[in-house]
Amino acid sequence: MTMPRKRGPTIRDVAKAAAVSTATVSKFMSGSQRFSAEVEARIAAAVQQLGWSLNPMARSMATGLTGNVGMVVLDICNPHFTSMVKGAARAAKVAGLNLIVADAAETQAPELAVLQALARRVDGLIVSARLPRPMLEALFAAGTPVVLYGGPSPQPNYQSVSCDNFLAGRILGMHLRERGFRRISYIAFPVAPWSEERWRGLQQAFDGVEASFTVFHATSPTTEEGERLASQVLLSGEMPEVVVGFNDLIALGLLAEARALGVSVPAQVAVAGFDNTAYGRLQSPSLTSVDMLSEQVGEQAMLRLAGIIAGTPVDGDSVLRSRLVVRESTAAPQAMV
Amino acid sequence: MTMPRKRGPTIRDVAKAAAVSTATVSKFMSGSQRFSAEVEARIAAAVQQLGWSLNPMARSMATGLTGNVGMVVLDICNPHFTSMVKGAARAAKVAGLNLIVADAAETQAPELAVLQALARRVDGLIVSARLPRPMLEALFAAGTPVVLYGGPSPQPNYQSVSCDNFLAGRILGMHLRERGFRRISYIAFPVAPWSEERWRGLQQAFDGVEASFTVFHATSPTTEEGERLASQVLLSGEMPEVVVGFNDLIALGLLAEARALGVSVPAQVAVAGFDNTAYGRLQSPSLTSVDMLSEQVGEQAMLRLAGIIAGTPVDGDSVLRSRLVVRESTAAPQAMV
DNA sequence: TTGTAGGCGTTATCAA
DNA sequence: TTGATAACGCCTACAA
Repeated sequence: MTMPRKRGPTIRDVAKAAAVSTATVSKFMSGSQRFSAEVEARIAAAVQQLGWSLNPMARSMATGLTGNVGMVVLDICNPHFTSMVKGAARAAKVAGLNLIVADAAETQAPELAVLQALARRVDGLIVSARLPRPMLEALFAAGTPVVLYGGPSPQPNYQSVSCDNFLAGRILGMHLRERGFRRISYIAFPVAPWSEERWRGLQQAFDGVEASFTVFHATSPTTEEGERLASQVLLSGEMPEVVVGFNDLIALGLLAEARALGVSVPAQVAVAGFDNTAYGRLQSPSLTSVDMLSEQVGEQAMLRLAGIIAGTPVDGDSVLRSRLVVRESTAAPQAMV
Repeated sequence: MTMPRKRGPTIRDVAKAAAVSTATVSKFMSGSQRFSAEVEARIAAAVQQLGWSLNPMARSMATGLTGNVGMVVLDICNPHFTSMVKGAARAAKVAGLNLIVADAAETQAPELAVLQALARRVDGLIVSARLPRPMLEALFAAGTPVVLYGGPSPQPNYQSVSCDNFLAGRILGMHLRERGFRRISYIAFPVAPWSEERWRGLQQAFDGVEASFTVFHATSPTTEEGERLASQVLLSGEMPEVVVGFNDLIALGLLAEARALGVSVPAQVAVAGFDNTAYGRLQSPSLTSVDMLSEQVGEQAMLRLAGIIAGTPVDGDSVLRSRLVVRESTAAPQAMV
């Protein structure tokens, strides 16, 4: 039933109308060669009159280049990813590349076929390091330039850009330690390796002092999940002095539900997260968070990708240094005040 | 300097390896025809061995169909748009279409050329009704199937999906009127026609009662702008009884800055917004908002687009009915309590 | 059941 | 300064 699109005028139509060859039109359009004023005028007129514009797909077929780069995000509703996209978009623009975004959320277990199809429509791809191994390998086999985000490359084939997760956990841990917190709960995201990294860093910060840790497991990186876990985290057993969510969304959900449960933050329990999303700052209490430099990660990734595409790759992985943003949600615990 | 991508094996290589013709391979791959078991096995083996996969661009050139649809959003960091994308992605998947998202934010004044290039890489487009007129016309001239979101089509050419903005303003207005608010300030977004619609609806709800209105103008639809305007809105002249932001981001910024200014919400001033974004619910006080059904708008738009592409268009515009979500930020004003 | 050959709209090479 | 023409990789009548 699907009707093919109406096909517009082609370069041949323009050439005929301007009484020149297609080669001339092509060269004129790309600016790669100048012609006599008269010829140029004729071409311009023909283009104008026919309302012709270059077919980028045909062009890509001939040149092997598309001018597009793709970025596949795990969930477009997560501010962390939209910030990354923002950074990547800026860098893409500078590089004269066109960014197209694909959301992998709806297409659970992003099918290999979809990814491959995307891969062949772009000059390069920015994808999560968390992507299933076989997919990364398929991309590599196809020769697609790829830059990974969110963690080191599981294989040495690819470049990656990420924000130091261990360090992030550690600086948050140091802050909490200084403030006198000793009974810590962490909400982890088992499917993401970086969650574990953050957790390790967090614990390491308490080396040498007596501290107790409890871990809870989230099934999705959303505010809803934070809300869902809140009662379990706050009310089962002894209340922790501080709860750290593996990201801000979890922490925001926790904050809201704590309020609903009548648990006061930070008076009774402190809360912190990662990503430093815009909404954490606006909360009351405002949310302490480790800035994972989402936007810069996106920007760096695109920079590297553009480098690969241009044949001037920068090598080695780049690991950004996260930055702690202390706000109200981690004021010193009651006992210390 | 830019190196063309390494070119992989082609259908001809596969045909040769399997000792069949390219036509046979093509038909086998598309499943449009069956062959003898032996031939099929040979093809499958060849495909496997060469690691060949169809080149979607070449296929598109031949068929005139891409299987992709594009959606251009005004700012990917705005939850309203990400929700729309989510809805659209779901519908696209059902329709067997592939959604690619383009962010128009970085590319200020989305250049015509960029849009045209995108248009020719997809089977259809979902774009904002706020897009400059010449662009819409260019798309129309090119015969691109298009569905508009966010408002009625400025010309009768296109279908559109939106959420009734006048109604949205009105139901919020009715709510505020019932609660006894009479001194209303509205933060408008002059560049968007729907902001004006909401404002008209809001005012109309107060027909017949004495009420005073003040309008402020925002330059961007962000929380930062809400924060920036807060002191002006709250502290210049007599404080309004309620401030309505043209969207939730503005309202969230306002909420945060009111707190910073020591203005208590809703005790001293009520606040409301539009879009019912996820973060409004989590605030304290939680934000009253009109749900503009972002996700459904995206879904409907995609449904319609898929219809057009499939040659079974649904006609007429679709206008969804917004829904009021009353929360803490619009508790009755002091005077009434 | 399988193959041949022309076309999709450009670019690029080589001649003129 | 300009033009013919062969790719680019696939699809699809039409033939065999």
